[in-house]
Amino acid sequence: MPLFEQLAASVRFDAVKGTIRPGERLPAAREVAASLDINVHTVLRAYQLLREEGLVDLRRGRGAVVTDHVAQYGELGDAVPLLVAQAKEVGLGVHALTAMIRQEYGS
Amino acid sequence: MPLFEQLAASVRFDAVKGTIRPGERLPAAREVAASLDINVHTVLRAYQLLREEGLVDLRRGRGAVVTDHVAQYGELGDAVPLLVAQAKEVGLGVHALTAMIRQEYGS
DNA sequence: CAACTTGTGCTAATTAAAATAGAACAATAT
DNA sequence: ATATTGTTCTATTTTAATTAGCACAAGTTG
Repeated sequence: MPLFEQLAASVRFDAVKGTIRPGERLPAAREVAASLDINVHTVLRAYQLLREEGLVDLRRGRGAVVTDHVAQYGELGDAVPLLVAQAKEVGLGVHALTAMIRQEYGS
Repeated sequence: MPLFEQLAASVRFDAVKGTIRPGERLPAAREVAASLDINVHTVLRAYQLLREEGLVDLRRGRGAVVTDHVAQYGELGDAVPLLVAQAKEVGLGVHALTAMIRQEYGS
């Protein structure tokens, strides 16, 4: 799993858990990059990914602000862990499940 | 999505649909490679992925034989499309959802 | 037994994506 | 004004995927 996707996933995870709320600001890209010792562009790429999904609003000088869209992520807060639990029970691997979902999405 | 993952995903999709059954044999790697005009190693890599998941039994001379494990895949035949439908409703993108699942798996 | 099929293992070359690096710039905030 | 923060650009390095070809081992088939 690419680094920039991991970063985005981490933010989504917080969104589902309700840790981050609309209006809240994510730490500046340069800040995140410094603390994790990775490149700024990698962080920005993750942020731009989240913007494309409508999860954050990205502006110069202000940073990455969480949108109202987060609430919708919370609605999946139950369904996702449920499916994952079911998959684990069956012994289905992570990317076996994710691949199935990608397949379902396309059809 | 990598080619070898697409191949594996396609087989899993058939497994969930019930198109392939235990004991059945997947077409030989060289055969698949020729018909899709891709490299044999790519197909083999997909097959080995499926073996790690316990979906197929891989042996020289015989080929890739589907195991009894397939039945368990069928149990997810309902849950997966359900979650995907819900995600689509909310406007959640494909890899936003898959990333969330990966995150859930890890925790 | 012999011939054929099929996955396994190996090395190597090519291609594509990701990550890093550094700089200049534009919009926003303070 | 000054500092902050995302945007854009080019370039390089690193990593993963794909292709390629070959020899080999374990099965199947006649």
